[in-house]
Amino acid sequence: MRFSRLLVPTTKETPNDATLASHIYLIRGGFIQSVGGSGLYNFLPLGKKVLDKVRAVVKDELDKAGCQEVSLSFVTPASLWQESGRFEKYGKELLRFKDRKNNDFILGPTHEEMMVNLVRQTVKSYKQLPLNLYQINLKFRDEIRPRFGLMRGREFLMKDGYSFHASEEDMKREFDLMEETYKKIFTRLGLAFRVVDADSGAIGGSGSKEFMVLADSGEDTIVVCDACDYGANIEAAVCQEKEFTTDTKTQVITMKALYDECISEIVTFVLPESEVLEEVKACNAVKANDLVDVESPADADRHVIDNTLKECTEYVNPEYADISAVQEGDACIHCGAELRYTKGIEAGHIFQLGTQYSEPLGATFLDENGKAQPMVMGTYGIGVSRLLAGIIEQHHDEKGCVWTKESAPFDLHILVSNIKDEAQVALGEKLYEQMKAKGVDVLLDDRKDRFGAKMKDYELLGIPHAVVIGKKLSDDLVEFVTREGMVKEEVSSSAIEALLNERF
RNA sequence: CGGAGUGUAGCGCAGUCUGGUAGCGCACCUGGUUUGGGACCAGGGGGUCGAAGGUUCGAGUCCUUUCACUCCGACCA
Repeated sequence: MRFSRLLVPTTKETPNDATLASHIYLIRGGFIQSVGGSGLYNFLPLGKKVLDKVRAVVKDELDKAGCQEVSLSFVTPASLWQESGRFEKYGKELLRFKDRKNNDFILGPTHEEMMVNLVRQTVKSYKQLPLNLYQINLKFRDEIRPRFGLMRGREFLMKDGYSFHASEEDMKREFDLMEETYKKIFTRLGLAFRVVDADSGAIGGSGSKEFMVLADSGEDTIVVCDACDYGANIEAAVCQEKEFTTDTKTQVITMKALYDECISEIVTFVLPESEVLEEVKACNAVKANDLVDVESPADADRHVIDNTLKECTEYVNPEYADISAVQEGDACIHCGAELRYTKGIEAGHIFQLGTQYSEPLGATFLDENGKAQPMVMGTYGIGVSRLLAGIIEQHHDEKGCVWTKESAPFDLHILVSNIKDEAQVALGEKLYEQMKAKGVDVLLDDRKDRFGAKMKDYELLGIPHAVVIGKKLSDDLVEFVTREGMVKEEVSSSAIEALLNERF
């Protein structure tokens, strides 16, 4: 591709709402364009190329693991969601609308219902199981507050996979296979990540794990052990039991628990004064949809006491649960070493769903005895567009993007310094044609601009390697540049061909 | 939804207090010079000032209503 023909609107100025490196550089580098704010983005040619490359890695590894790609209708009849009970339950993030015949529809925020519907219509026998189907398609979640560019858009590209099994054991086998497959994907993309235990949230199910791209800008706090591989989202983290006595000072936190159909109750949570209430755990302990602060003091309907206070008996009908957050320095549940906090970007999440969707939606198969059984399911997601942001969060410097090999928009960038210098142009064109012939995806900067402007754009775009053909060509020298660290090697014009042939 | 703020050219902003011909930087177009670190000179195009209503001889500016977006909390790949 010739730079002069490529639509890459790079800018010097940072958009005023961008604070994260990934947001700033993806906009400034002309990869994406905001659509009237509000978490919607257009992918320009370069952004689309990166997205496709990331997507290709995801697809390649999944296909190798035996998964099959499908594409489900993005507009979904509400009736399916009414069947599963999520039409009412999902909340305002679900975009609902009507068609001309006044039928209800939604834009899919996740596709359990759709995939179960597909499978229940086509799979009838245990002989057809197991099955792992996925798609890499748009999702829409009407987020309360979209922000951080691609990190939390309302419309985003997600890989969502669903597996169907005749038994719990087989589903667990697939779950482990997906964990390994996801590790391969994240590794190929050049990401530093950690697999952590997680809360299952709105999707439901048990035994879920999150794939956290490690970055200080991450929105999730994760608890990790440096001595072993234990890691967990703070929402689900556990540690070795701490000793408290009846003398322990306690704190009482009163909250309102919200349930379906506008039902609520007042709950008091009691935990040692030294501990911190973990709201997700607390919410799970009372099986509520949400916990909110109470405006005025009220008598509690229930009392939930932290497990560490089993001795405490001053309440009637106490319920015990783990409701305190693991703190830094607590002992690892596996090895006893000190735990610490770090920040992560949730880029993947895998769930053991069981029969949570197959039962209400009637997805059954006939077993060896001809008896109908609900399919046992797993579900597996990767935020593909979020991965782009994750890659840049981990791979950038003060000058711009530093794409990893498998995510880069081009393999090689050839920069001709002065387009009026015939010798420079001739060498640039020659190398460009040679590399293209080899199947290398190469970008030739053939623009009329000055050297500085072209170099700034190279640094901003962050293609892994560049050949800079400049005024030293009169001494038969060109530069081979490695974007990471901006390492420059001077080589002769004949040696550059050998070098490129060796590298690509 | 709670709190704070902003809407003026593609982007970033000034002008609003104190009403009087719509401005600056970047980007864009034309011509020329320049070509190793985001060049320079000259000329040029681009706006229903978020929307609606009101006050006024006159509204970007004052009043009312409304919409959108951004930032801080709960949700999520």
